[in-house]
Amino acid sequence: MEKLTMEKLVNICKTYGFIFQGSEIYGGLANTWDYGPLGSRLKNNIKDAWRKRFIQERANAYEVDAAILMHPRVWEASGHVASFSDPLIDCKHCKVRHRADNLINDFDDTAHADGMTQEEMVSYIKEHKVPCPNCGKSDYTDIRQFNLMFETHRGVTEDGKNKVYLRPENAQGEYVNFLNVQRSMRAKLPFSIGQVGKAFRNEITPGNFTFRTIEFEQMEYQTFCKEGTDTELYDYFKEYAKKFFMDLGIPEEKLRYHDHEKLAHYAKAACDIEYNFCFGWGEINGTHNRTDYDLSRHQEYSTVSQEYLDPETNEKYIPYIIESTVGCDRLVLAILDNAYEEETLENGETREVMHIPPFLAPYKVAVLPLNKKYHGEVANELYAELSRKFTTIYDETASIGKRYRRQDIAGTPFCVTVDDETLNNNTVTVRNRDTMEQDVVKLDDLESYIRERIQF
RNA sequence: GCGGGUGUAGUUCAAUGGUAGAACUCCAGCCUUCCAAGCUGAUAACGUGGGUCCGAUUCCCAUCACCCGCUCCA
Repeated sequence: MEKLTMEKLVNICKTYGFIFQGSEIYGGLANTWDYGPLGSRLKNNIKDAWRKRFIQERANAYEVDAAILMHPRVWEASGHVASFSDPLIDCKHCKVRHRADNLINDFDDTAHADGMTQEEMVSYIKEHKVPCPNCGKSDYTDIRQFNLMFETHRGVTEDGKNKVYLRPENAQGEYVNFLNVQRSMRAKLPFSIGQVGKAFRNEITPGNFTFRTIEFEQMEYQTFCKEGTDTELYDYFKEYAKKFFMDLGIPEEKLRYHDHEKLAHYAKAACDIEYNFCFGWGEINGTHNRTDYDLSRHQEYSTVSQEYLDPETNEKYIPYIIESTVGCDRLVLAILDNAYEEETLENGETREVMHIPPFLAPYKVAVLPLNKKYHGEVANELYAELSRKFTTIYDETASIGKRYRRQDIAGTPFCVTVDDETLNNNTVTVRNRDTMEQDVVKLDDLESYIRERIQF
């Protein structure tokens, strides 16, 4: 079997309607992608699967859908305003980029670059002829602020006072609603708030198809707990997320844990789950122990108490938070990467097939008249009927074998073929995408036949 | 953002300083009663903007996008 390349996957995604390049007719916009008819259904099915495992099937778990635009102070409290914008400076000689503050601190750790303005840093570097760690010269560009948060303005005037940010992570939407959810749902610790939604980061980085984009969707899950129970929950969610991926058909050998050594400003512990993409290992989930950092900061910045009154002990405390975030677009990519197979058949021919788990498949069933002249009318009626139950597609063009192959690469698990037996005996032939085997099924039993095979 | 490479139908590839040819795909028709059959026909492209030139898809510049490597990545 030929190895899957990213180029090939991009091609398949475009050809069959999974994913298109963003703004393609204008030459594209870097690192944006549009989900097509198949891709958007796949993505929605993945989100639904996540909701089932993380919200529906777990006690004390609630979903929110918070605004993308939040009060600017949220991002000061979260630390993003401070740590998401780096003063960057390029060495003109060797073209290596540095962070200006690090450059100064490494040169003289008593200089306190953190307290300097941009201009002060520039003049300090010039005065002291701070050498480039790479080439030793001291010839730099000006400092450029690189803010990873997208900015926009509310109101009709564009001035600093009206600046708002597109959220760079969803988590703050869960945190600022911690007490709202707790009160309205009468929730007791530990409980969880989940959210599926988009986040935005103004990164210059190119990134392996949809793996790294400037606009991306996250499936976030924050569990609020008492300090002391956090470590156990952290370990629990590492396994829970991995189990989730395996339930989506990803084999265990394609998954691994990757513990973080360099921790984010909020985290006590962090661990990724990585999937072995065709381009290498890449993060699809992150589990973080965020301690009481976020809620403490919000309490400080908003001056609204974020304490929880424990009804069992009458203690008041700010909960710890265990975060388990799944990158939605990355998971879609992993599912596609894992599903693709170029299979060699017994007769020596090859077929391309997407072994997408049936419950995630964009179309559950395709209705195909064996011959459109004789079976087209009945097939159309069956299509209309099945459409009310499942995502269904109809195809009467070209030979039956070709139509099976089309559904193979689209990931449709079941092809229902209307033939003479349908007209005479009310049975259809159901062809299975993965096994290529055929079952003869009574029309009356068709719905339950399909339904029991697409369970999650 | 830096260095290198690449931009021609939906895809994969040709050719050319005088506006482009094919295969596959797709669509229509004929044929065909279960795994990419065949025949006929049709649609469809020089990434964008400048410049040089009588004339640019071809040469030059810029830009945008993609690929590889760096950089970055809470």
